[in-house]
Amino acid sequence: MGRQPSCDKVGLKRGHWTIEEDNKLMNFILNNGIQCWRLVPKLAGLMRCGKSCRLRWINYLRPDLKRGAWTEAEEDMIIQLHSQLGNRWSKIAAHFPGRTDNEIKNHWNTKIKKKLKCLGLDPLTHKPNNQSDNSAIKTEEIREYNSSSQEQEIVKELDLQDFQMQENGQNLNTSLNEQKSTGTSSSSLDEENKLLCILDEIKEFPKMEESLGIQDTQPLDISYIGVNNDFQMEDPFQNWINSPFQWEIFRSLGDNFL
DNA sequence: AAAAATCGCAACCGCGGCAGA
DNA sequence: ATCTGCCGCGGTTGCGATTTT
Repeated sequence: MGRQPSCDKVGLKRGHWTIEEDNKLMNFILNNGIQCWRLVPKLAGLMRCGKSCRLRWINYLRPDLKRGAWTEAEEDMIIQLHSQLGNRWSKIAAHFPGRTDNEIKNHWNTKIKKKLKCLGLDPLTHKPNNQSDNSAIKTEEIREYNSSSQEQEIVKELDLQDFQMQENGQNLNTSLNEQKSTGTSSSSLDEENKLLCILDEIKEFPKMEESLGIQDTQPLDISYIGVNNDFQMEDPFQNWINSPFQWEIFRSLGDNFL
């Protein structure tokens, strides 16, 4: 005999999630963590299968999700990674903290694919299409997507920023650990900017509260975050989960949240 | 202003690898 | 050793929102 079935489909709710369901799932996971998805809906009082709960959490409720428009630099990186990894969206998503594989996949299918086609590139192989395939493409569309010199400058600038952010992320642990061990801070503008990059991410939390209809929560204790220096840019979510002080943030939000 | 077409995204489905019984 | 469920992944679908006619 194997395990119990994870998903008895009889009587289970499907389709879009309500705010009430979101709250139940969020409260349960924040209070209990994730041991076994099969048990989550039962224990959280949801008429959903574990698979559906997992998907909802990963793609929508996770506190570290970064929502918003994609930058040119991000799109370029997706294209580059896709050329190396193919449709392995989870692998690609690993390079984009705060973005989900589903989000990247959707963006690829709805935007980037078309962009590549208009550039005369095959989205599958990333190689130029043959002449006959290109014949259908309007000159105007090609002109639209071929970067002007001005646009190329912008892209270069975004690439540079992206590189600098990555570099900052790598250096951040070192500098923060230095501060921790020496008890001093360089207090340079540069260091402050590095912290602000991370705090910007954390500030996304209120948007989530708003979407859940939660109000009158306390502001995050930024100074508290600043003295806990265990950030690793490679996998912020895992660090977030592993880090007790991050859970402390939610407790500070008060009873309205939990 | 209304209908039709298109877009964007959340959610579902099915498969494969892994691991528990 | 084998069977079967769990989990994660990629493909696909459905539907609300937006744009076009």
